[in-house]
Amino acid sequence: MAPARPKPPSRKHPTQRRAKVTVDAILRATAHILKAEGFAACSTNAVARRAGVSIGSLYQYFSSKEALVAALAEQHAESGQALLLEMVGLAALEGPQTIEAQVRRYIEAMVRLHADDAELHRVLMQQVPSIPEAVAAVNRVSNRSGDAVRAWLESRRDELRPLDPAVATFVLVTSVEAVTHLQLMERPKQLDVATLVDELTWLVLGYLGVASKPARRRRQQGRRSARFV
Amino acid sequence: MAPARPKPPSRKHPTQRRAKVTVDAILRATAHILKAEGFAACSTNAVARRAGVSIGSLYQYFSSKEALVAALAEQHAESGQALLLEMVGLAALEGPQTIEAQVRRYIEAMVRLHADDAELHRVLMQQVPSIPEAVAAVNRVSNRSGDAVRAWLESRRDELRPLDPAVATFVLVTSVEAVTHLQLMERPKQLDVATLVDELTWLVLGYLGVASKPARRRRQQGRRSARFV
DNA sequence: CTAGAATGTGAGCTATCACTCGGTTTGGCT
DNA sequence: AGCCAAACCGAGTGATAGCTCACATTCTAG
Repeated sequence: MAPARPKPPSRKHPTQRRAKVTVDAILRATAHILKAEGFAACSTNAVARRAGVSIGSLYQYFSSKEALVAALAEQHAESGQALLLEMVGLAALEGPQTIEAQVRRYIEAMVRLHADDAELHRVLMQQVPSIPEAVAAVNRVSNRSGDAVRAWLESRRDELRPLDPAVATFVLVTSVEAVTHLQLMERPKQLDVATLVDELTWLVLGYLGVASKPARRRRQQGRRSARFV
Repeated sequence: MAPARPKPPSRKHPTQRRAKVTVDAILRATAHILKAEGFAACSTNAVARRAGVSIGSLYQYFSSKEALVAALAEQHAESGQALLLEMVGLAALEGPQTIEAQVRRYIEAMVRLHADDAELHRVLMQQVPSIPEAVAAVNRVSNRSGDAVRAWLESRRDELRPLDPAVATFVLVTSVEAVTHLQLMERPKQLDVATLVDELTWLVLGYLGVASKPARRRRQQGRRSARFV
């Protein structure tokens, strides 16, 4: 397998249009193989073949397999962050709406985010822990959205039960992320996306001690569910 | 790497005491390397070396690397299940206690369970999806405890908000598992184990629509926290 | 048009992997 | 003591992985 040599320092950055096309093709191929066949089958030779470039070209832009996957992880995290901000925006979290509406909006954004490329997300989450460079990329992004949640909790503090914002952020983000993630992976038949959003809203509002029961939107099938998944 | 040969059918079962010691050493070594260096570094040669046996002996009892990891996963799941049952027991979930006490008990058991061997659990969860034999082992166990939760929800149905037991089971088990898991992995400094149990109890009771605020046990440091972690 | 930089190529090197097989050692029988 | 199966051994096999390097091709600037 991979000899444990000292890592080459880094690689060229593409400047011509041609090179950018190549780099893009390589990243796309990496994503495709990761999703379709998993990390183990994602050899650099296979990636190059699928991308329609030679193995040499791959190593001109990515110094190692780890660097390749890390680059993909970074791209994925970045685009996810962009999507999340686009959908909720800091504005939405600070606007004049009710707490329930804001929570619901945030959860819908999270669900939509995961639906966008669930399979890639899963593979990256599985493999990223063993590639330090990629951990940084993903952490950087998730920390940023965690900060947004904590800020919101603090801004709404007197409408919630007494809580430690840092702790609550951890509990909420982890729960919402995990349930969404697993629902998209396993797709239990009794849990469609609309129900998922309802349940997560319950979960969050209940935890925050917000008395007002959310107006349940379940069983309005077909309207919302069609938009996701 | 591994040639994709057809799998050998199975291997001998140890009968002499000597052989059982060998098998045990191999499984221990596998767990150790998985925890310390991850799946990628966990080669069969490395396992044999660490176990102090020859590679030939390993293949006398495990027909392939997959079978080896699957066996470890099974052992791990089985012992986890045993621990969980020992700590809560079906009796505890059906006893005459308050809902809050039961929820708290269950959560404490979950936390204790994860603390027991969090690192091995993490690695197995990461790698198990690519080893079908091991998925079965883990699923078998987690399904069993999921069934217990659903049964409890049904037995307490009229004391809770209206809910679909299957959906609620999914949401609760996933959340509690994820938060516990992540807390043990990342050990955020502001979240000690006692707080974790408190917060998760809040989360679950809030979701279930149980009005009674739990008597908070936070800031009774040193008493409970010393027992875990 | 031409030089040189940027980009692309792929056969092949080496380390490592999962796994086999012919042989030696061990331990429970009688 | 002597036998035989169970247990153990580890150099070796075939395959594949990550990655390099000498060379070919394309682009761009003067």
